[in-house]
Amino acid sequence: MATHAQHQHFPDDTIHGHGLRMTGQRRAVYDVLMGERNHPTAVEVFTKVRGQVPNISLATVYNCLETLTDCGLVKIVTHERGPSRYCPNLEDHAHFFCDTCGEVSDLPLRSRKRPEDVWEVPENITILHHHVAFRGECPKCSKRKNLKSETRNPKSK
Amino acid sequence: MATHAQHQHFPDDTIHGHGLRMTGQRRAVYDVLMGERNHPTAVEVFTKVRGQVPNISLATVYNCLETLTDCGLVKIVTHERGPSRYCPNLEDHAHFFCDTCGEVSDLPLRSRKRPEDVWEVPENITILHHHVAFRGECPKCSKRKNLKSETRNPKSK
DNA sequence: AATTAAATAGGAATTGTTCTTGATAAGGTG
DNA sequence: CACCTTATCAAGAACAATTCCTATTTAATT
Repeated sequence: MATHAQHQHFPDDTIHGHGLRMTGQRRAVYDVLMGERNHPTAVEVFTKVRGQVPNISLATVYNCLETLTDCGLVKIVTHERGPSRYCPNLEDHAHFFCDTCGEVSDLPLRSRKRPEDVWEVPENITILHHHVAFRGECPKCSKRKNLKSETRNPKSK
Repeated sequence: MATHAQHQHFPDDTIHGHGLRMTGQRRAVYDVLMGERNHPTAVEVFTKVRGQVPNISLATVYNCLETLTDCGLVKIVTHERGPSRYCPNLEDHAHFFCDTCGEVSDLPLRSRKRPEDVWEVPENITILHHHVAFRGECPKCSKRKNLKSETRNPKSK
């Protein structure tokens, strides 16, 4: 059985397995993603990675992100018309986007559940991938909002 | 109970309800969407609607589509980094994208099922919206592929 | 060290969408 | 109807995110 990227602890090997090289730029980009799992955009990765590789170009960051996704080390996350974000969590999961603060977080799949259990998928359709996103308000933001309305308007408890 | 756009059979009233006018351009755009429910892109709507309103501009098509979505008559559908598509189906549903032919189709929600039953959503998160997409191969394409490989290469290498 | 292929930086080009502006059309009012 | 007010429109410029191009650099292999 082939080595699944899902359990690949050595990204170098994965990249070599694809006939490519683990360069300084690629490692730096990968490390930024692994370091803070904030689902950064390419530009955010770019500014962050400049701390390690001061004259890396944005195009190279895009290239590295593409290489890493092609090798299965990273997943690309799109949401409405916003910029793409990148995620090193290879488990099957959905994303939650907070409308208020913009934070993106992972929601794991419940065990033994499949999206096909919720949506009516004709049997003769071959599903290779699913993409699930929720939008709303994160706990931090709803708490903050409640506090605000309490101080301003103590009646609404 | 307020009139839900979901059951609005008179788009004019919905638009008027938002303090806006049902113009020729808006009607033409809406009719194109209602006519062929192919999830067209703005450009596809544009070329189609030119049959009715020959000198409508692309910007106006974008404006009309935005107005219709704001009024809740149409939903915007995004998929990976492709152009936005537009959908007049107001029922809660997911989308299936065929990787081979690019066709987009609707997958209805099974009754009494909620996406939150499949993904672990912390209780203190407020969910306002979900967006679900499947990617794979549609029946037509997998059939076509099977026929081809049978005639050309009975024993696939 | 020489050879070959892969990867990079920098900038130009492309794509899909939004913004700006002056002109036009529609709805209401006297 | 004539007028006023506001919404809407067409056309093109501007914009943001991404991809493409090319000359140069780097790395692996001989």
